[in-house]
Amino acid sequence: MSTEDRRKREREAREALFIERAHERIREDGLLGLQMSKLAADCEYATGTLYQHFASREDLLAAVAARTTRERAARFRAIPALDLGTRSRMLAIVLTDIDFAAHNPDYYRLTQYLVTEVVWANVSAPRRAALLEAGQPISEAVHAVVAEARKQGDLPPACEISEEEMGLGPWALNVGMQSLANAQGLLDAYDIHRPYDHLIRHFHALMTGWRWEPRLDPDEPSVVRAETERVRAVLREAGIGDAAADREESAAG
Amino acid sequence: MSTEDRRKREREAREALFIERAHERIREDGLLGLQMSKLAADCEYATGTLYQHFASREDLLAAVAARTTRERAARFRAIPALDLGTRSRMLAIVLTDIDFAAHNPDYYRLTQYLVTEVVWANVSAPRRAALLEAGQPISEAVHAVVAEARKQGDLPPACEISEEEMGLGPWALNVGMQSLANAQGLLDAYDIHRPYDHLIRHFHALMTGWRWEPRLDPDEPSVVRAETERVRAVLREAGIGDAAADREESAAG
DNA sequence: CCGATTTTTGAACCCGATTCATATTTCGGC
DNA sequence: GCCGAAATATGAATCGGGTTCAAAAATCGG
Repeated sequence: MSTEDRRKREREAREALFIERAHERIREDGLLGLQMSKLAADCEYATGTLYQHFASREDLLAAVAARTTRERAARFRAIPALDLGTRSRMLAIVLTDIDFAAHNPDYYRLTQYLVTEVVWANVSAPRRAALLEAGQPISEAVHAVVAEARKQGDLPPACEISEEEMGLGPWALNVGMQSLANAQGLLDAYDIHRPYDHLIRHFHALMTGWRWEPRLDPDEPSVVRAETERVRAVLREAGIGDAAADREESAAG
Repeated sequence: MSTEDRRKREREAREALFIERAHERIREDGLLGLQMSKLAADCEYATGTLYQHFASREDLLAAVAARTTRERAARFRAIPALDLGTRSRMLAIVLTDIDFAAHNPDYYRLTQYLVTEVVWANVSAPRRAALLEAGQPISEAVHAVVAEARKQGDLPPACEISEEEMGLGPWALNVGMQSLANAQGLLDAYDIHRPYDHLIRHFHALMTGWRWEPRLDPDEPSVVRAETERVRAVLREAGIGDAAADREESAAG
């Protein structure tokens, strides 16, 4: 039945419209600037229609986050195949995430808000699943890089730790630093600046601690900086990261 | 003027009562279970009176968080003086935090919710300052341990990184792992269990990466476990951590 | 004890998420 | 093309809880 198909397509298009506009609103006016009735009016639909797509405001937020997570995750897909040593590829993953966060400050705040139990409790099960699934490619990229590092002998062979558990370290370091960096006034109070530079150094310490070859000392700033630049160049070359994102944006706009 | 003194004391006692009851409410019914008018009624005051102490609901939450942060921070005070190597003292800090988080699951969720920009924006400046100040002793403990490690030669000498910046690594690792561990269903989706065991291993990797002596390989589970137990025993002995907290609790109750 | 000042009170207000009775559109059968 | 049934869209009304503020009560200095 073709009619049914069209209906479904239209419904999806409408949902995409809602999500897109909601994201704009959040970008422009912050999370508080997003009001259900206003959003519906913006899209020229009634409030009730919005609720046929999203069980609640939080559900809508989760949908926005899932969409952006998919964009974010897409950036990681090509990293395992990059022409770099395994350790540098791991760094590439961290740098890609830093760049994404820097360009999408609202995304980070949104996910942080979402996983708050108060908010998460009002997200419908399918949306939760969708959000988790959206991040899958990232985990796969990490898994692939760790697995290859083991195969190539860059990492000591299996030591009761799975690929995912190995990736958990940089992941937590990343998330934690983003958290601290985003907490208004927190790091300033401790006279810490440029948190992402420190993230990179601590990342190298972590990798070196796991004996991931070739080792690189976190306390040689010039070496760290050179490696960062080298990997960033490869990322740019591969069309991953800022440049690529900007290009897409202007193409879409 | 003695009357004035009494007034001030009474006012502080009332504020403490509000904060205490609010905390109970949050513990029992979650953040959503806290309603301003209900809380006021619980304490046998009018709603308006509550607002003479707290500018908003968020402000009250910040006050609750500050109070608990003071409790938490107190646990770290004695750590720099513990009879342990500097690296083990650093581990003691991490373990103390893990234990605190395990015993106060609502505290972690609360702070995570608080630093969300939406929420943080509604916290009054004095409360923000108070919350930041409450955490100061933790940073001081870290600073002290790092400084002594340098002095004793357990850590390579100054390498353009301050004590605070050095402590930022484990701090971010901690915060990030707590974040991930608290996100309902997230780690399960990646088949990762016992996140705090991994936190400890990655912590050792991080320290070893910074060449903090005596080095300890993160991939020798039995060594890691033995060290954890050794440090936990010293903490217990010093009355820091779970045992101490439980004792205080039963004494107070 | 009195009027002025401060503090407390809690019902009313406000705002925005959510609902649901009603209106509209779509659809299959004639 | 037309009709009634089913699905869908509408947006005004509802609801809930944070916040306010005019009135009442308590405190104070004289």
